Amino acid sequence: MSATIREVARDARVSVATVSRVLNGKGPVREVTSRRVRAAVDRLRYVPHSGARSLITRRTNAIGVLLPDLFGEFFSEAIRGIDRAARGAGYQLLVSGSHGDRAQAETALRSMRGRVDGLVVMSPNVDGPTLSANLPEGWPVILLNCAVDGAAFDSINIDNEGGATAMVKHLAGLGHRRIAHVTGPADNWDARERCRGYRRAVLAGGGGDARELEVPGDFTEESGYRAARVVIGMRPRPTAIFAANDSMAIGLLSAFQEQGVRVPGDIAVGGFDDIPIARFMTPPLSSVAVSIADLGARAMQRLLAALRDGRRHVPCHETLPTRLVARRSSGSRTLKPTPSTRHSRTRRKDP
Amino acid sequence: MSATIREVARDARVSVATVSRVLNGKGPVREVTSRRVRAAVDRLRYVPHSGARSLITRRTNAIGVLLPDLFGEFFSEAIRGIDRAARGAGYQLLVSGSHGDRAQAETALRSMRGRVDGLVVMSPNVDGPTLSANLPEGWPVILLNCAVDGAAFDSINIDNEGGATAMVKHLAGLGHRRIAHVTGPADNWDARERCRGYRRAVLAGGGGDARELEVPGDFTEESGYRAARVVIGMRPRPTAIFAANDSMAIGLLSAFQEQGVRVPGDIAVGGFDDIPIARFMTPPLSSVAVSIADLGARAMQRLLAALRDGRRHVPCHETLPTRLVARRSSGSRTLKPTPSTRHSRTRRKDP
DNA sequence: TTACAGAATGTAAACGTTTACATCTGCGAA
DNA sequence: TTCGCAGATGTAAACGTTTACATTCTGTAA
Repeated sequence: MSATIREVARDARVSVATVSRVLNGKGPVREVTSRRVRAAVDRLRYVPHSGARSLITRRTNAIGVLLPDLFGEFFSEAIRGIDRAARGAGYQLLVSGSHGDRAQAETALRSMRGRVDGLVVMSPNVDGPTLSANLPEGWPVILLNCAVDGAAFDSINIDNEGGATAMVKHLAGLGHRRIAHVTGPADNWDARERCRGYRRAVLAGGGGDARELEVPGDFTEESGYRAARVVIGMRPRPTAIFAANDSMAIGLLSAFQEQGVRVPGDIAVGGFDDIPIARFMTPPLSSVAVSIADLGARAMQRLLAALRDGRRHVPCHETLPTRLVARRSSGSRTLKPTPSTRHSRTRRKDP
Repeated sequence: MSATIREVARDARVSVATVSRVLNGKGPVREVTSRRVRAAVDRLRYVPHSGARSLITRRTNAIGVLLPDLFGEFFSEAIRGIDRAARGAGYQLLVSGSHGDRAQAETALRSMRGRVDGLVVMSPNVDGPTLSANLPEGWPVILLNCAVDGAAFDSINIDNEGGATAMVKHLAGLGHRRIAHVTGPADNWDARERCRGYRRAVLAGGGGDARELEVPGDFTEESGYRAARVVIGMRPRPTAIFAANDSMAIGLLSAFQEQGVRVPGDIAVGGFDDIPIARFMTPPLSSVAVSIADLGARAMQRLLAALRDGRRHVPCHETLPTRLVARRSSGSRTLKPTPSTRHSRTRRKDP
């Protein structure tokens, strides 16, 4: 079927070693020979067999990417960043998504072993011990937003807690005293961290124990929609809500609109993630911006660096800052931001 | 470093052939031997070297996935569907995203050759001839929403034209005579098909040449926002707009809200894609639903079938239907759909 | 001329699997 | 007992690369 290096060698009247040297650009080869080899390669449409290559070089030039079952912008943005960084370094991506539970993640992890040179793992809903038990200690892994602490692995996290704190303080700064919180799923690391930030900020503001103002959600618009009814029924009614992500905040806005509750007049709303659609809501949604693509790209860079360092690499931990984006839904007094001031991203091809 | 089949064989006091037989489940092996081998495998944490394996079996158990530079729900949904189907069959996914231009797509295609058993290609903004020139004719490929016709390759498309026609007819059925259209990028296949559907429906409804009512967009909310101003300035002003995707429709809603134009009272709005957020807009957005995940899963199933059939496979073409979802933004008289009636998807983990 | 250095090229041994084929067991039938 | 057969296991030859080492060139200095 496909041509081998031997046939190329014969066609170019050289040895296989020379063909290999030309292809890998190492070792001295005369210009004229090199040209002849390249011509043969083109003529025969030769492509090196990656298996054979990795068999002897002990490298696959592939990176495994393990992502959870997340929807929407988050997934694509993360992949985008990772892909960009990987491609630049000549690595390919072996992707495995949708790992709701532990067993699936384990299976995926196992099947990747031996196929990849390193691993990017994002697994916010798998607990730390399980994770580290299944991770091949000793080879390059970087953890994204995982509930693993300790120095065993490289990791990068978003500053969920800090972002949440900032949002709550922003609301408090606008005069709100009773600030409710719609939480994310209990088994999700990001959600827990954001909740912790909320509690800390409320406590710091003298709000006392805020547990009674927490409404459970699961990151869906739907759950935000339902949470709105709960909040409306609270006595005394909160004057502000911080939702653990934008999807739920959008659900809130939808429900409030239906119920005739005015935002931010009757109740102020803040979200988290600053998804692109946030600024196009009515009213535009205040949120906490995090650059997922950058998170992914950064992770891949760190992984590649670890790959280069080999055994001399020392794992380290990094936290990416967030940025508060105040818009009308929180009743911010800032100028109404016009859509044309959108920050970094300009093109969106989303048929 | 990692154990080899030979060490496992030694540890279990059998030959490498027996180990291989146990691992692949082919050939007769006594139960007691099999157990001993499996114990050794576990003890040594043996994982077969995929390169060596694919070297001799001539199969990689990996499928290449080539996706364009698309953002948002679309990308994640497509991958999700593909991943689900692939995993079930024991295949892994070599993903390459973000291919704005032709050169990048070519590079990605080349680097995948030899690493995968088959290819899923979604490339709405690469022209047909270029694509087919770079595709390895003769081995399993399936095209998603590509501008390639002819019988050379398997393909699956969304019924963009039919969906667009349905939306325009829906609007016309509500009494609208001047229906504007915000188009997608000119180089995008989906966008062109949707535009064609718009024109056909307008023509069929006796609307004459509708070119003057077409406003260029690029699938971003931003471009929808800008298009709104153009439409507002038209004389006589259209009473309805069909945006080529939901993102732009959301941009329209945002702009109209700001300008005090009421939807659907002053102007009716329809989108395309039915992204999850559509029903949570104010007013809830009418749209054309397409199941991207199903599209991806279906594509992978077809590819796997082709893989099984081998050389006896005959390429075929398939078009997936769309479904009109009428909500308040078009002024539909249907009951206000409550969020709890969301169709298939229930869970969304989108931190 | 010869000797030699270094550049260019060739040879062949890995790498870790799978699998056709050979061999070695028992065991029942002749 | 001998033979044949089938089931269980072992042996060794591929598969297509890379690369250490050996060999052959080419040009220059003695």
